[in-house]
Amino acid sequence: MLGETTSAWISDRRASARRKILDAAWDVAREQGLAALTLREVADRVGIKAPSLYSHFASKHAIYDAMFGASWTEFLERSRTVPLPSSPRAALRTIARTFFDFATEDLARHQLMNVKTIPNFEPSPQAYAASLEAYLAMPSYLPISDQADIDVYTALISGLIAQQLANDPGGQRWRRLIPRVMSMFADDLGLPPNPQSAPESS
Amino acid sequence: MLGETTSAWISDRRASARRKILDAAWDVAREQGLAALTLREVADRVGIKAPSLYSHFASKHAIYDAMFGASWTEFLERSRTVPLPSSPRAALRTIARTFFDFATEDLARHQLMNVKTIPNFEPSPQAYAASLEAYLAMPSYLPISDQADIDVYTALISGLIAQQLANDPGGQRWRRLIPRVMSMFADDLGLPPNPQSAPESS
DNA sequence: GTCTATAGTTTGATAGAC
DNA sequence: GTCTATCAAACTATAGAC
Repeated sequence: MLGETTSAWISDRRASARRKILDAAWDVAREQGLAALTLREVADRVGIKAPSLYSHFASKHAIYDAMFGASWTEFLERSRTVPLPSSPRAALRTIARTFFDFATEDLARHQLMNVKTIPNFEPSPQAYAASLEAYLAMPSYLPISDQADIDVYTALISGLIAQQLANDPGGQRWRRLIPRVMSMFADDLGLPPNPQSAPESS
Repeated sequence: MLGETTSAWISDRRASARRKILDAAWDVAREQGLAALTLREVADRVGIKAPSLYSHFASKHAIYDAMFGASWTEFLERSRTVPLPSSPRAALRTIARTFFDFATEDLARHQLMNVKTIPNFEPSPQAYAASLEAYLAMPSYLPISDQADIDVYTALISGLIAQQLANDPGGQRWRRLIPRVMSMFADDLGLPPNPQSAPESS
């Protein structure tokens, strides 16, 4: 029994050390760009020397991999947290905003999750599984099920995100277009119009 | 007179050498990723030694800069070349396909043009001017002029592009959705429906 | 304009003491 | 698990001969 408790402590300490390293890595990636991340810089921020990182991660790519997996897991958690409006049209809007806000919050994370920025980086099967799970869970939130409809929906959202990040980072120029674009899409789907068209907040 | 001819020759040779270097740089960027480009690799492919590149470009960033400018210039040229259908709905589709095909043709080029992938790379004023010119020229092709309408349009297209590149590179899955998405947008704009709804080719 | 030689960094990663 | 020491390699860029 004592043994189990001790090893639980050890696991906690290890997990906590890993978390500190990953937090530092995120800071560097956000400040200097995802591709500019170096082990020395990360180690400096944690307060250890670069070689000590290898007690926690097998390689630099393993750090990227953990960041990739954590991003998708966090995204999945947030998706589950958001309360879904019962109106289909409102649901489209709410989910779109959830995606949008998550992506535009953090450019470095977005690049790691979605764009092939790092040469030779491929997520491990486990990390990739997290991204797949998030993708497969999506239809269950949506008032649509056709693959083509889903493809249109994801394209609409990722387009708003891409333009916001590229041309008005930190602003609201494309975020404000979400209701219009979603209403356009709802019309295309043939969803019934809203009983009362009072614009909602956020 | 002879002098002028000679200097014209020299300019030609210089321009041709620059072009060879840039072609090699594109090859490397496409094969190994934009961020993986190195001067040695470029020089090897041109058949010269790395330091000789400095006779043609002041730095590695100057090569990126020339690539950036050339991409936008090429894009602008192609935009001008495309014959515009007189029907507004067809024009929306045609221009969307032009953007889409240009972007999905070449991931490395797309990353350089649109996403901040290279740490510390900022285009020079001249190179940036080319991108600005392309952006400002766009509305003149379109049957729309409101800024919000243009923002929606660019978001629709860049979303289709982003999804195609990320989830079906080399495929047609999102390209096939262009007519549907553009029709959706045309309805939203209140454009008159097509007299005959025969689907067009390409 | 191209070369050789090399400076001057920076990088990811390993070995081995403690 | 962290350290020091160091490797081996890669990189951009410069100097100077030809």
